[in-house]
Amino acid sequence: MALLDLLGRRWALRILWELRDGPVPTFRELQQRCDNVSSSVLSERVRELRGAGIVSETGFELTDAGRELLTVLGPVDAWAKRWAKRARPPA
Amino acid sequence: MALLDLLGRRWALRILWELRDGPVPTFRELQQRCDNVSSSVLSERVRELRGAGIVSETGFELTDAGRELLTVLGPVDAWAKRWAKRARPPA
DNA sequence: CGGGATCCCCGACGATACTG
DNA sequence: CAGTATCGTCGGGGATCCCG
Repeated sequence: MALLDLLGRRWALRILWELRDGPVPTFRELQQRCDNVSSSVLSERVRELRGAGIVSETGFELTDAGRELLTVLGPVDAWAKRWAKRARPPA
Repeated sequence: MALLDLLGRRWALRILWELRDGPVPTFRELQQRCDNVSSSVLSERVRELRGAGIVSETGFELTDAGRELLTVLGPVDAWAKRWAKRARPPA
């Protein structure tokens, strides 16, 4: 699955997360929100997400597809949280 | 998200996929189905999936949680397929 | 048959410096 | 400010051998 190839990469989901509530004004701002990730990596990741049609070509915001993705990912996230609680403490 | 840490790893999803229709009899068999992945990697991945409660502790089959995961992943997969068609040919 | 122990390699990531 | 170029590292993945 190529999608995981993308989302599995470092900071990819974080970027999605940071853009979830609307556009982020500047590159540097996004960089700061992402724990000051290296500009090289951030730039590369954003480029990939743009290529995938998930992030807008101009500016730093999600496309419709990006928001859709967030939606389908919701249940997975929810499941992951429940899963974490029962699977993590396998004393 | 730790879940992606797991599923993003190589062969993890493939293993889920290969177990989707029921147990696979032997380690070697699963290995063959997974493109003859190295035993070291397969062993490690299965161990991780077991630790996550996704694969049964004994034998090579999904747990209830594993099947649940497959379920929530369904919509994501569906979305990914649609996404692939419109995003891939960005001629 | 299941899977641990080793060794090797490559690519992702990160830091830094730099340009328009 | 946005983004690229370069370089070093670190770890995951793969191949292979081998044991219980």
